[in-house]
Amino acid sequence: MKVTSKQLAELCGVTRGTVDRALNNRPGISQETREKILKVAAEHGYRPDFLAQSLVKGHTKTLGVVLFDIHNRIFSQLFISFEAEARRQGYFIYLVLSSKDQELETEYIHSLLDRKVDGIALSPISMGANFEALLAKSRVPIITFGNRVSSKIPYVWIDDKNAIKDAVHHIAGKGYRRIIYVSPPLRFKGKSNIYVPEQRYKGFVEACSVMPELWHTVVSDSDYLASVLRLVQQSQEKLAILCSSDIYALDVLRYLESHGIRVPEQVGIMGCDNIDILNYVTPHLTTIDFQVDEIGRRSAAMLIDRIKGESIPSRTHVPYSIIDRDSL
Amino acid sequence: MKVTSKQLAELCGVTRGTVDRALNNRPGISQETREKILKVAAEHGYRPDFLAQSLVKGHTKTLGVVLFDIHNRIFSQLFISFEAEARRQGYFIYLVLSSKDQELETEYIHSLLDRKVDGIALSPISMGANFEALLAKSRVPIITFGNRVSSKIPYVWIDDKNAIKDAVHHIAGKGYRRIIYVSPPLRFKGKSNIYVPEQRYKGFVEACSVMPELWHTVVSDSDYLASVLRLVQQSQEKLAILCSSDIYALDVLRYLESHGIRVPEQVGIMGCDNIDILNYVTPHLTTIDFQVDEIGRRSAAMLIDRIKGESIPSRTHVPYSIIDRDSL
DNA sequence: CTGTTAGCGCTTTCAT
DNA sequence: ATGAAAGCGCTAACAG
Repeated sequence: MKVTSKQLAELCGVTRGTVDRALNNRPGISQETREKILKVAAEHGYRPDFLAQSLVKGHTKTLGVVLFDIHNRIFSQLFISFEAEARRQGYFIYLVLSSKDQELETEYIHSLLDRKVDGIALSPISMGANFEALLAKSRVPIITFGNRVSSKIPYVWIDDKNAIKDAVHHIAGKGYRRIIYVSPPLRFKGKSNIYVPEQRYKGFVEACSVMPELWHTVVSDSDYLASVLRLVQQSQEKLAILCSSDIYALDVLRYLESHGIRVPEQVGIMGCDNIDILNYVTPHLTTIDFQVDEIGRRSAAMLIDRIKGESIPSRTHVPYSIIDRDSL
Repeated sequence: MKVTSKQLAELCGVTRGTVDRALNNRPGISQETREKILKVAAEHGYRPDFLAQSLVKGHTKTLGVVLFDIHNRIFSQLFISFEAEARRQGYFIYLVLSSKDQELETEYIHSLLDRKVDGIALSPISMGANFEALLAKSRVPIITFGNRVSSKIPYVWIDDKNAIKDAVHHIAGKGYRRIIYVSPPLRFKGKSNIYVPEQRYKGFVEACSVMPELWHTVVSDSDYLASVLRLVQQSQEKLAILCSSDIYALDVLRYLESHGIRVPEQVGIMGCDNIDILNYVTPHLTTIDFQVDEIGRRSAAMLIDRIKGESIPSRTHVPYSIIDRDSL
């Protein structure tokens, strides 16, 4: 079945150059021979060899996507819209999962480069000078989301700091005067890329700093569930618990409820991300929604624009909004 | 930075053949020249061009994965283990999403073939003679999961029919004498590939056929929530609702509860798939768990075995088990 | 041991 | 309008 352009040439009694002109309808060929070649090609189900084409053309119409986490629904949702946009523009995607392993991430990036991808979209777990150097010398356009690397590498996400700030104000606006912020450990700072959790943390701290009447504390140890419970039990006044992500919020929610504490009657909880499983959880969690589809679509579109030689902004913020539901 | 083997040859004053021998440490070269070439290669950060290699070797170390649905957690979980196994064996993956669009599915398969993937793993939404012919003439190994195409195409999944049979017996064993089965519409039979829902449905029917004392009915209309509610309200006796998937079960659960019906006090619900979000839902849903990681891992492993020329079974069933929790 | 040659399948420039 | 030839970067068969 598989027939090459060379064979087509023989079949038609012409040369491969002519076949090429017909196939990619380029000038310099008579209507007659063109039609004949096209006909023979169709009869034999000719399909060009993509590898050979790529080798000579110097591009592969392929994007590499490196994700550190796909268990997190955010990233699978993001991938769906990314893939759709890429396909619309004729690109295929190598999807690789770094699983938060920095060595693996680096290895994957090298392999993608070996495979001559036209661009890379990346939720990085690495950071620092070495990593930046690796990306810089890669010579292909790169875009990031879910963690920022540096101002040199375009980044598409939400404004996490302001989102959390808004959340704090939202909570204060509800009358709460005591607030706990639950965050992943930040001690990996400098070792691993934790840009997003850091920004969110900063947002919390900054918001609180302008509201001295608001008592606040941060929980980020590995045994955070027990810590939160203790704080809740010891508090004289009703607490609000703001979590840096819905996953944390859900875990806290479950844990507190299993210890007989009712939400939102005895304590308020708020998450961030608006992951789709919230629909199935009661009480409905108050959270921050951001258009993750939009992040996927735009990062694909911008990466491709960059590949085409256009320049793209170093930072793109997608809108977010607070979804006020029943847990606060 | 990018240096080719030809350039290395010049730099070392040898020919590309020799460079090749050094790089792929093959016999027929002196230790001395080998070391020299390797050293120069390292200094210049030489990396072989994967496209060129693929073109000449005739394989790409790439697998195509076609998924019709990645919103369903099952498939993202499956992908994670598939990708891990593939990577372990040096394969990269093109991930494409058909979104249950048959034309798109076909187009994607063609493109993957053009790109010379070594094998394809597929959760098919198409079926029938034309589709089988397409797969047959593709000339690359194919494996399926999440819907079966035919006995010619290896299939890795659970034994859905027996799983649902077991579920029915489990429910009967709990003392229920009335049971509703909630299924997606089966009217697309013949048009679209609905192998799995069909098998599950058959399992339900077969199980009930040997238990005449068990009153049963099937709900599969588009307004199934209202239908289920009506049945529940009209029933004199406590009903069990068996759903063909956890997603349905969750929707039914929410809907009934929003209409003041308590689970499991007034009605029992059971799902299937054990998707990970069940951890966050109360009451804890009784369901059927199957090792989806194992499906991912084994389908990758088997596909690669097949690529290597080994023969693989036409059907592989992965274990399942009933998870008895609080909703029944 | 090393060099030479041919070729994977396609595109592209330069003649004719 | 068509043919001839070179080349993308690598591998492989055959000489020497």
